[in-house]
Amino acid sequence: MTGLSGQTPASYKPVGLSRIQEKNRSLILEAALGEFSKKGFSGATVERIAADAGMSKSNLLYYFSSKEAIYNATLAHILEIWLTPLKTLNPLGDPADELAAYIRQKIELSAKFPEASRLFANEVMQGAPQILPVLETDLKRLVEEKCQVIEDWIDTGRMRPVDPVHLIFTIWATTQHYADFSVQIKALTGKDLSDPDFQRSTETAVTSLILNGAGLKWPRESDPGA
Amino acid sequence: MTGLSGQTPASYKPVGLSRIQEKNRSLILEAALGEFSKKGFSGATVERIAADAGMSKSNLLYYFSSKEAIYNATLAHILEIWLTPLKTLNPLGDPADELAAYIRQKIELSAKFPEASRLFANEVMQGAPQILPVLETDLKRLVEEKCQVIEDWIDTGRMRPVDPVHLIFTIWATTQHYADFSVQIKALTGKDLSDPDFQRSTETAVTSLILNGAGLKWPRESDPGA
DNA sequence: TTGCATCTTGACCATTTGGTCAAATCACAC
DNA sequence: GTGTGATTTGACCAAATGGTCAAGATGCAA
Repeated sequence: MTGLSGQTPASYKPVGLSRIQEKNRSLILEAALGEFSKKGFSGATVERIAADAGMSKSNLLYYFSSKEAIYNATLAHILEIWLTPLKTLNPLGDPADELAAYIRQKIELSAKFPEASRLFANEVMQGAPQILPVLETDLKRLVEEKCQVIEDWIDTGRMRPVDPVHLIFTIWATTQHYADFSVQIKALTGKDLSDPDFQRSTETAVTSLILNGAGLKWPRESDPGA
Repeated sequence: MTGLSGQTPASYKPVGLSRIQEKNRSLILEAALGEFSKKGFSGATVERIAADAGMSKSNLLYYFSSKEAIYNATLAHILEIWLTPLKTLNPLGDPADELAAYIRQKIELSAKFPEASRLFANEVMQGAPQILPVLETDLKRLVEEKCQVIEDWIDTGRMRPVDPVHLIFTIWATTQHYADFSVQIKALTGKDLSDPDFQRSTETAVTSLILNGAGLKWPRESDPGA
């Protein structure tokens, strides 16, 4: 397993994908996300993914040249959406607002796409065989940039001195935990993020813990107007 | 895959295990932990585990009747050590000290047994096929008990009102994150918990964030003596 | 040393599974 | 309608893998 790139049938005429290709690739990726997140790379079978996608194994292999190719395409497909929230952390905004918004977005993603979270976790836990290069370049750059933002907030006295990288790891850990360990959470509380009330209470608790932990007032004092 | 129990060769005379059995079972469990945590249940192979343990596949299957039996034994083997720290949370102690000690112990475990953490995470992420019953009974009881402890601390005004279950989840999430995602952490920071300095900074950052988040003074004001 | 139970292994088997291929079917431009 | 390329599939293959078994090696008590 090496590399991480898209995949197209060997021969093609139009610049883009045909209507059928578009639909089938999408069906496959959706089915693959389900299988890979549920069973891991080794545990998932091409046949099962094909069945979930409503086609024969042979046909699936017409669209993706190998199991590894499906896996990589699935990873690439979720990676962007997964890392987007951090990019929106705005240096010019209020630290409390910005961090609260980031936490909220991450919990939102965990609630909406728990399978994506588990797939990502699985990949990293196995040593990130496919996405290590991305982590070491793109993600590293992004994290360094945002650490600098937090550092500036600290230096201007807008929040308590906290190691920015640990703050980011803590936010990742807590928010993703609710998706990755949802089975355990359901076993212990009877609920998980699919319950809107539980999502709300999670958001409240996590945001409150982390923001207060970072020396920020939360919840913000009620808005100015009387 | 069902049940979760020990395993012994079909026939045996002495009450305990023979010296050879003791040694080989131990070698197998150690090798199994390495393989299962690295590749997951499906990705690990009996042959590879046997090789790591320095014996033939046939011999391994003399000690454990099936791959699933090895897996269950490995899980059972790590489960107790993994859940022990929470049990030590003392209702009579000082909240800040108790929580700080708990966090320290959890980080210690993540540093010492990252493979155990990843195996546990893997199991839960796949839906906890083997240990769900344990989570729903033993762990649930334990968590309820400790939530009550925290509740009492809150009711007696010794800490800010925080949903106890979310507090526990946050501690689990953060501390285990450093073991489960160590590859990512290493990619981003160049270090992981195997570095004593990094372990120290992690402990400081996480403890400070969570305790202050819970409205506890941390670090404690320097001890009484001049 | 001897006898027996424990321990160890190589040969073997059945199943699963990723992947190939040639043939059949379909979509659609002309 | 017809022809051509895109799409789809069943038959098939080779490798990997969990597990069985009978035979041999080893440890040990008498």
